[in-house]
Amino acid sequence: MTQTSIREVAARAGVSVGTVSNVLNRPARVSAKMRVRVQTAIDELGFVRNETARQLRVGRSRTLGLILPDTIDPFYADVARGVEETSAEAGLAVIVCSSGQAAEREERALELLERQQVGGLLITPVAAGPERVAMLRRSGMGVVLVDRRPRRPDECSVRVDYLAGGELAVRHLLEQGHRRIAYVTAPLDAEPNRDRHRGALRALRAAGLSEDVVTTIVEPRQTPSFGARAATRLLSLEPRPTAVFCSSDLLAIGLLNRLLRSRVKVPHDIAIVGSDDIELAACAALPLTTVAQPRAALGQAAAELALSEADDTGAHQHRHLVLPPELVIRETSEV
Amino acid sequence: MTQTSIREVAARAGVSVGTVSNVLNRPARVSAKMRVRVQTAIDELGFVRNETARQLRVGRSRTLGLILPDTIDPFYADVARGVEETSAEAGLAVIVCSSGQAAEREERALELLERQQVGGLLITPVAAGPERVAMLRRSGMGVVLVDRRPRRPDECSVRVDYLAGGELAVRHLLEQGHRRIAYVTAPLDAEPNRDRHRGALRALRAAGLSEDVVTTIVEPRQTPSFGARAATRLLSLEPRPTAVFCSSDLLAIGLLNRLLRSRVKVPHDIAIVGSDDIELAACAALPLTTVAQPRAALGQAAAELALSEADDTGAHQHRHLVLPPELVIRETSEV
DNA sequence: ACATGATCGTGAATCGATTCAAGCTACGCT
DNA sequence: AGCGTAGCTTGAATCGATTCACGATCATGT
Repeated sequence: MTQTSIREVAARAGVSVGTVSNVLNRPARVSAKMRVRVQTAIDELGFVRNETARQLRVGRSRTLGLILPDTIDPFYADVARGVEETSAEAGLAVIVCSSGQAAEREERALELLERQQVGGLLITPVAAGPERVAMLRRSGMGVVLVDRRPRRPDECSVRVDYLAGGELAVRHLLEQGHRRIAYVTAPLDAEPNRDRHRGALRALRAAGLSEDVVTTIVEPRQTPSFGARAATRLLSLEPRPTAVFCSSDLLAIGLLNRLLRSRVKVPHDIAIVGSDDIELAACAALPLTTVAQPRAALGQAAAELALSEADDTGAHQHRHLVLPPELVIRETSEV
Repeated sequence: MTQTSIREVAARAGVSVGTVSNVLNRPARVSAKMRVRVQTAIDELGFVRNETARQLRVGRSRTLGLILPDTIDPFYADVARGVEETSAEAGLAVIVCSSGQAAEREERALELLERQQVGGLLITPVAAGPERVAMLRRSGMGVVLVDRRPRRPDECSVRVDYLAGGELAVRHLLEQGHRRIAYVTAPLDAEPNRDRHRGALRALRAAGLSEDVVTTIVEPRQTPSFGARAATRLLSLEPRPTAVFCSSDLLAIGLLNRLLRSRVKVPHDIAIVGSDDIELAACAALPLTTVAQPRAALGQAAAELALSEADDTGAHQHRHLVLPPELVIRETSEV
């Protein structure tokens, strides 16, 4: 209720409000004497700057909006953590929203963030088209696409080279001699899953093999339960694949556990490669071979881009970052 | 840049700004004719209310602050999701901060939220004492302790009855005939871990057994890797326990996997009970018996309490919610 | 026809920080 | 001493929505 204002600080220090504001925002403009006098008053009163008023005046808020499909998936949780930590260091607040893959929830989140006048928006869009995003940018916020490729040259973006990821995984399996490979994935309308598939095909081409080598099994979501379901579907395939590449570690772990329970020998009967390298991968029932994604770096880079786009007084060059994945070979893929 | 303001809407509709504001906030106060006229103008201009200005005027923001120790742990991720979904329905923004168990980061987050003038604060405190919290409340924000018991009667709180949880788990193990039980936990300075321990002892007393039955193994954090480490410590114990109760499923799963790799028969040689019932528990290498926590409900209830505390114009009665856990018996505990 | 209310709409004041043109000092130089 | 200037400080205007005392309008009853 009783928020001490800059005015009270000014009174206490015997200076004008303008000077207090200068101490806060451009200390160089103020003489050393004033600076300590004001600082003392601030400390004595326990003054905390009202960010709301500042935002109203400068028209842009020291806040980032983050819209992710899902915050339970450890992949996105890590991205969020990267964003949050980078922002916290810069003293920025992060408003986190999850769209749950639903267009309507996504739109609601966008409106919320628009009302809140966030300075930057980090989004993994599910339905929001480039026009919608451009609208937001026009209203003053920097926009960065996260984990999706840009749809227009003026959209900033940070993503992982999933194409390379898919290629890495499948090449590795081919090198182990596998010639019947299943690709277990969440729906292919999500770009990363499509890219991994294309990467897989590229690996086949490079090896001079037919596309038939890879069979795609689509599950609705990337959870261990659906991984388990994929395992039973896999086992009913004729002829049965000898290797599986999963679009997420959570899928891979669910699948691995179900296979083990069905007395399938991993990796002897069926080899597995996951994606993401979540912490659990290393200490799964069998340490999981996986394509590591630099996901904290993804969040961090996204936050930095948004910050630069917001800070810049005009001349901001849009950038597209593509981070490389890395194959981590453990025990589910090498006999 | 070009934010349409209420003033432009007023001009377009040929009414005063006061009327537009009334349409937005107390439609009942305005005649039907005005209401549609204003609404039309709003739609035509694509007006989005500037929440910042509103906040400045009313002194309280339509925003909740959430400070959790960690957003990677699926337990807290689910709590956060509960908070976020409940808030989104009410049109509130949620600023998420993680303290990473560090006093300094927690304090930084508190100051951030104070500057942002959030209307409510949901916090699982690591170092912030009741006085600090009372300070914040005095400055106008509703405060709800999450997953911690209140330290003063005027703090709202929502938590799980971990005492009952510990008791449930250990009673179950005792009923299975176990007489040497290990409690694998993150440090006991976290209240839930201490409570589970006390619950375990209560189960022993109820069965007329000595406290020696339970040996406590403390690991620094609740991750599968530390679960694996706990497994090796467990195996070196003499005499070796025949059952383990873990303070988190992540610990339990790491432990389970390591035991299986060491050719220990679970549950025959060692039984395991986890805590939380994360999704992975059901499809672990062996479906995990665990004490389910109503964690989304926790987040939901916390958000609702904070909302009510913020909404209320004075008369708000502080409430303490205690949610019951539930034992989910799967395959790691029954032969 | 007039008084009495009730119902609506108006617009100026307000929230707190920022900004910038203008004013003030003090110092150096001639 | 006089003048110019660099360096500080000041305070009023401003951002956009809300609020509330006041004024306008209209219906009803006598």
